[in-house]
Amino acid sequence: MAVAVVVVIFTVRQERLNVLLIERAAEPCRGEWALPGGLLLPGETLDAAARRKLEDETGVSDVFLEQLYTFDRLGEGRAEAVVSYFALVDIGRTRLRRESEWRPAWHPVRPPPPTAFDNGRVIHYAEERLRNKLAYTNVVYSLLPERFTLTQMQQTYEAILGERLDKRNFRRRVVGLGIVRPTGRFEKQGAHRPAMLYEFTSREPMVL
Amino acid sequence: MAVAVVVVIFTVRQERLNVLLIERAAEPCRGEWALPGGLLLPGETLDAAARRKLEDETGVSDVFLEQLYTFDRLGEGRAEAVVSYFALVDIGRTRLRRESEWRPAWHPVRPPPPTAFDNGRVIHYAEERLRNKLAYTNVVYSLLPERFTLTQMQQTYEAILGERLDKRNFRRRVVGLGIVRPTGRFEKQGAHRPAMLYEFTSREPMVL
DNA sequence: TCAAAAGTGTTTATTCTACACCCATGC
DNA sequence: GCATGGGTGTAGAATAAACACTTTTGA
Repeated sequence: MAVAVVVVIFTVRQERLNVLLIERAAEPCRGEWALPGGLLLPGETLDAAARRKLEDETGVSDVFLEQLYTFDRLGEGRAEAVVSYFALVDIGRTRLRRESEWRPAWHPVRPPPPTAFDNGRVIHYAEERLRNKLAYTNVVYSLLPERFTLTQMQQTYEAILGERLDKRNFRRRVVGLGIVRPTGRFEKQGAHRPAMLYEFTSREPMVL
Repeated sequence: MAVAVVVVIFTVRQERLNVLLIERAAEPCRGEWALPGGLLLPGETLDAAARRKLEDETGVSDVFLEQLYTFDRLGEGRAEAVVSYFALVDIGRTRLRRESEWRPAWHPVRPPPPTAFDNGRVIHYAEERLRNKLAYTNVVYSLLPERFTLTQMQQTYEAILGERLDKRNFRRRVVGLGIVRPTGRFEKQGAHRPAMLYEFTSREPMVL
């Protein structure tokens, strides 16, 4: 009996919120999809275990990562408690592991992908928390590059919330609340005219 | 290495929010105050362990009890993970254990009482969560009798928030949001005229 | 007759929501 | 010249906040 962590790793891909799942190579539930996770190493803290798992699977660190909820009886059997975390990664920076018997892949969260154990519950809980956090925190900082246009940012919000937002209201809020500020620099956007680049006032997790 | 739970048990007493602490009879930190808690029994779920601890200390069950956060390195040593819960109990229904080497007692949370381990952090976190929940849930149902006056309810809110509220705005909100409804029954209040009794629309934890 | 608590509405300020057009650029 | 995406302001609705007096009762 011991403690395990699982990590719900989200990214935005093709205008959709996606979650990272791994095809299980071992019994039980071989061949089914499940969240990355595992037992703590001796002496390791919970946060460290979650960060380790995150980095193992995606190669990234220094992103938003937060504890979510602790489950028991999560089907795994080996652990008496499973501490869940959720993380947000910029897909541009991730390099998924690709080994023969270890298949991580991104799955859109809507509709919910079939998963082993009770992982659907964990993912749903993480989604809920993420959506709530959008309103009053800067969480999306780890889904965007250092400098970005407000349109990019808005598209990220829309992907996560699954609904369209009004451009002007969005800009007012996000600038007005001090989540981001204009850098004063412009940059050509594709085939179009230059657009203002913004940055987060803080690139650490913060609550407003 | 195993899993432990601790429970932050709140009540309102003398117009103040209080927390239940136990004077430690054993090393480490003998004689200091700490939150009630302990290891899981074999096969026990986390929720069940928290309920057991709650009932052991206060004699009550069927009250609001919710998981809070999972800590590691909480000083106890024996556990690699400590899952914290918080609960709200009506002081009128509690019967604290009173044994020679086991001293539970209520302590006002403001100013924060000195505690062993990192229990101050846990308590502070629980307070924060409780205060947030007041705004959009019916959590206080387990701090009040079945029928109560709105003044009683308001005093409970004020004790928890540590600030005075406007009577009319309070009543509008709490009735308007459907947290409580009038029962149609009146009752004499002390030396004063009869007052309407209210009840919660639900006595289960609910989010509005 | 005084103290203590219950009850009751309105006004103002603030916040949120909905909504439409112009401009610069690359093709 | 046209399609694409960036940029901007305002009016109406809804919500939240401030505020004071009357009533009943028991002492």
